[in-house]
Amino acid sequence: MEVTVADNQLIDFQKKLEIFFLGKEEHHEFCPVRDIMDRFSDKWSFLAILNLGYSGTTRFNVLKGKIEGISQRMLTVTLRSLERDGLITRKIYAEVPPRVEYELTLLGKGLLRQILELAGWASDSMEEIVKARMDYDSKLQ
Amino acid sequence: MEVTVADNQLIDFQKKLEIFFLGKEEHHEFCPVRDIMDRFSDKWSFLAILNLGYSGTTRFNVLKGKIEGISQRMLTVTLRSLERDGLITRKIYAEVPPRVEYELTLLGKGLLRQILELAGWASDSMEEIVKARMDYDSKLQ
DNA sequence: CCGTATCCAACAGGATACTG
DNA sequence: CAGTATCCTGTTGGATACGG
Repeated sequence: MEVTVADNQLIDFQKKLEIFFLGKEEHHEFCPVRDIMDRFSDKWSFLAILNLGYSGTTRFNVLKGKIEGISQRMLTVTLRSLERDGLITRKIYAEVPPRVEYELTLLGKGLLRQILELAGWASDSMEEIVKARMDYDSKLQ
Repeated sequence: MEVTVADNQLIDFQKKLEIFFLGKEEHHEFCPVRDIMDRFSDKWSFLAILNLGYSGTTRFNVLKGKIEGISQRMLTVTLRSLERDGLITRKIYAEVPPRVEYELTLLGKGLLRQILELAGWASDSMEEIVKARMDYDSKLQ
């Protein structure tokens, strides 16, 4: 028997799950987690945060260059939404041509931390997931 | 000066960020993280995983009852997609009426772990985010 | 340079009805 | 019970053009 670590982890899971699901009962009409998780249900937010974390203070067009495939419109929309949630700051310099710099707040860095964990897991699990997909698809002939 | 913990955390961040962004260069045409993160860009996947984590082996309609607001169609679609990625298993019992049970795989439990972290952060940060939103909205008069 | 405005296509996902 | 099939709507987000 050497499942102790895994067992401990499962117990830890169960505790957190219970905290989460029991807490849900109290403020049952408004689920904070669901609301916040919707932040991820868009295509670009987490990529913007990752890049801001990596590059630090960054200008609009630089960021646009780093996030492959994003349109100007969607970068604006995404950044506004992150700013509204207090995850990033937006500083405008009164120059010509104008310069605007974005930066993660402390709150944003907290989220960055979570995203990095998730990204790490994704990276580690990628191979297994791709294999599972191929297995699944092949069984449908 | 007592920023040591925060500093260490930032260094840790930077390391993980570098691993992530440098790794990206190598297999630059296919970003695993972006692919996996798309798993979250739907409305229901993470809720299904949370509930399966909480309830363990669960039948289709029980799960449907627990995930508030999900339609029969979307639960089917979501579960199929999770099954395809090897995150859950689907067991069919040849009974009348039929019984189908879903359960997290080991891989799925790994993802559950990440989701719980994220959900915990969301729960902890909710208040601050709501406040930031109100501030932002009020400043637009 | 950093946006906004407008238009439009694609797709996620809800409602409903039907089956093994 | 646990789906599938069909239809239909709202939203996301891309392309383009223009403005401060």
